[in-house]
Amino acid sequence: MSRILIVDDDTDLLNACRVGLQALQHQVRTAETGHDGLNEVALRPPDVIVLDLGLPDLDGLQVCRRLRTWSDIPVIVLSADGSEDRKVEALDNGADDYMTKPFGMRELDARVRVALRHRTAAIVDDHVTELRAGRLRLDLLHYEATFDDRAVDLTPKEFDFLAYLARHAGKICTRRMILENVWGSAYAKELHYLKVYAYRIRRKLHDEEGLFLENDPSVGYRLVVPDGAGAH
Amino acid sequence: MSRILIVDDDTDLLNACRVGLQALQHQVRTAETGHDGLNEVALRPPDVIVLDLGLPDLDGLQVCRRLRTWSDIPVIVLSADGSEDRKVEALDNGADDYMTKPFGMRELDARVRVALRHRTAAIVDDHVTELRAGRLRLDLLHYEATFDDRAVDLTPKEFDFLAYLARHAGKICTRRMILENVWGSAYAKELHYLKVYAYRIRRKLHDEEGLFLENDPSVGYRLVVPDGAGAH
DNA sequence: GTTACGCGTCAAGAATCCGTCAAGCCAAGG
DNA sequence: CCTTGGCTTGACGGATTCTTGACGCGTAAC
Repeated sequence: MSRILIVDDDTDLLNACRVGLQALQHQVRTAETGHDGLNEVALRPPDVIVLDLGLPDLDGLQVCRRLRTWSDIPVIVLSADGSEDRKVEALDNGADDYMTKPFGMRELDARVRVALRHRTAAIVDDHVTELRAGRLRLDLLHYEATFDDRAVDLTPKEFDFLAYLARHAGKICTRRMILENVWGSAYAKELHYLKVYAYRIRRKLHDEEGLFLENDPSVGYRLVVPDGAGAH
Repeated sequence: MSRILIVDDDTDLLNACRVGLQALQHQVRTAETGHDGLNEVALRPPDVIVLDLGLPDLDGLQVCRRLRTWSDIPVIVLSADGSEDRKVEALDNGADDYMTKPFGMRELDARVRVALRHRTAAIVDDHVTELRAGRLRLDLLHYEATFDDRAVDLTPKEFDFLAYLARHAGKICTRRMILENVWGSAYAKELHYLKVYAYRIRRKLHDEEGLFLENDPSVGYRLVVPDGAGAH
């Protein structure tokens, strides 16, 4: 038996999935919005997440990407859209599988089992929902940042940028690594973004001389932390 | 880039997949029967296997099951049969994914990437991040260099030049090898660069007489190390 | 002895990269 | 419909890095 979280706003489909999966001896929890889903994952980490792309509040892809910043729990995406673009997009944003509606309960169950199989091979649940790097603290779940215990108001992209650096605090993050992880693999050439966002982040952190967010010419950026005080 | 094995007896589809995946920078090998496929996996283990269910000799499911007795390499199954039973069967027999023909090359690539992600997630950064060659130490991750435990400030090209030599410490690197690897294959004739950069590097290392970075006239350069003390 | 060649040395112009700032654009929300 | 916030672009100066050309020196060939 395994714990499954279904995130879907379509009540009928959600109930059908719940009943179906429960009948197959799974322990099911549900959420109807992206935010609720993320909270639920943080609160009671399931073994597998079944995620509908069409949510009312957040785009399903965003849920996926955000989740991937702090969790490796397998995600099976559901969508009525069977187009190749949509599939590629979802899979590249961290989804582990993609099922086009309508689908059969036994197929869903089979794919859940595949996901579970992968999980056992994976490492322990990290579930780091908070990153610390020197004077910086990032709450990945609520997208809140503090610097020297002072709240800092960051836009989503600024936050993702910082979070990526913080996750590798002290280490150089190449320009491509940052762009592909924060903006997506299609943005690997948009070097200009890095300058602009590094600048804005530095200003918001009052890091006037680039002492904290350091640039390595032609290579990338890195967060400077006092000693080995890295993440986790 | 990753190594992919395609097992399929449909020559047209096989070629299409090969061309498509090669175009996406994968290294592709092929097999046309189940037995050949299994042999190929044993001989040259790929990173991902793409397996058509309709093979002439063995049932695709049997290939899967046999493979799973001794290997965990991800398998993506292809089939013209879109029925739920068939999918469940394949997934429960060890397949990691199931694609119904016809499908797009970009979706296949995306699912290959997912499979690779699962694999690489297990193997955490055990990459070589540090090179040592006698008195020189290069941190490839941080792009930092020390010589006799003294930090040396190198430009990107200088660093790449030195890193290439360090990777083959003690051995002669021909002028063309260096130019093609550090500057790119279009620069194979720019012999002048070598002089300029060797000069600058020597100055920064205080190796004025070229005792460490040694020149071999008309051939190339090499790093001089005490004995066979090579990399790592 | 002279010539040719390859290398080391040096400096200056060209190209690149970064930081900075502002304006345009687009979508969400009132 | 208008406002607002955030993302995307473009422009420019200054600093760094790369490229290119010039010259001298030693060695090996003639």
